[in-house]
Amino acid sequence: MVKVVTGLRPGGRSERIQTAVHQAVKELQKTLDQSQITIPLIANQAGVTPSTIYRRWGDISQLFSDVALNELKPDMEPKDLGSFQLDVTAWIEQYFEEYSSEVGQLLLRDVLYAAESSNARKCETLIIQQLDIIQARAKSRNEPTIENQEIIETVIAPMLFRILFTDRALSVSYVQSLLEQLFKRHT
Amino acid sequence: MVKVVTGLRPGGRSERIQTAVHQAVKELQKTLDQSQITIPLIANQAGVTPSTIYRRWGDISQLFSDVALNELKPDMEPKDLGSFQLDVTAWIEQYFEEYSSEVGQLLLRDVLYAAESSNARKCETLIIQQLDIIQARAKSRNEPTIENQEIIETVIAPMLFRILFTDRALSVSYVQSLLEQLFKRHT
DNA sequence: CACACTAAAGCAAAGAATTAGCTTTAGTGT
DNA sequence: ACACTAAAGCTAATTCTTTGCTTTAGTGTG
Repeated sequence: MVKVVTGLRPGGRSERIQTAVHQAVKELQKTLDQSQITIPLIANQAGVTPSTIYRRWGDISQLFSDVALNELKPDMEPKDLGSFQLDVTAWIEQYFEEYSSEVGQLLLRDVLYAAESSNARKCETLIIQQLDIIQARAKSRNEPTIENQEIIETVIAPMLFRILFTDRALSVSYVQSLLEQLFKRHT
Repeated sequence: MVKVVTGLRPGGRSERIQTAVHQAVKELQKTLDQSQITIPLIANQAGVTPSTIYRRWGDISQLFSDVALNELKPDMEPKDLGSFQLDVTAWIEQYFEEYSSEVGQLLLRDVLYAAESSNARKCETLIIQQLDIIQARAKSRNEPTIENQEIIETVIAPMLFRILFTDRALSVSYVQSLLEQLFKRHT
């Protein structure tokens, strides 16, 4: 059975508990391997009864997935550096910093795995939303831009491939070479 | 605790049991949702005691991951169609057929999730091995080729991105447009 | 070929996690 | 203030997981 956590009334008990549970998961992840973390452990750390967690999230991978998605949510808008190219570059590099670590890699896996696969899609949505902000700004500056789709195919997809499927660390220089390819094609 | 299943002596009891267990998982996956499948269920279907599975695979996601990797293993060499471009195209299209289905998507997620992430890497290795065969053939024909890395970045990574992170079905026409980009750049 | 050796499987009991029915509580709307 | 409801708490039954010990299949040696 899978429940998806949506539309909580803010400020209510539900939300408090969701926060406490997410917080507890993050806390435990600092100390323990993911495979050591159990729902009773989380419940205890959050000061909540286990059955609450079972009922709300269904199972632990859905919970991990929700927590991961939350952590991947950008906490701020992409910086405005005055040009489309600079904005895209800065945003990608910052994105790279988040995901290149072991932790980032784990977050991605958690997001992808949930039985309810909608979290993976939300992950794409987040990327597009951020890019759209950059696009809108460029438009207001009357600059030519590159489509989100092309940015994703040329830069993001290869980055994610490397993080998810390979051994090699995602290096800044690799990211820069991908960006170069992207912009080279449009000059 | 995580064990990785390596180097079984072929023909022995271990291998028989591995086969039975893999087979049981595939059987159950036909009928049940992954979330309904438990280790005792698998053990029962395979005619094996549960503790054997716990000891060999550690947990169910490692087992799912191993089964998935096995299913993703190509059963044959890429076809030889007489030219590098044709060979790459045919191979990618066949690869596409395998992964575009719901089942393919699930397999990828399973491979990625295991605590022991080496299965994801093996997945990349499989891709490269297949491409290397195509490369070698092209070399023996004295054709110019395109590096694996570039094929992966231009075609495979975007395909996988679409499968893993989006809603949209992976369509033949999309794959073809990616291939077009790849070859266009080299003429 | 029989013998000991070993790695892996089977068994069973103890321990832990999960489910489900029922009760209680916090927040909402009248 | 009061009833209403969705979600949390509690608890007991069930199911899964772990673990120590025993058995067995396969390997290598004399």
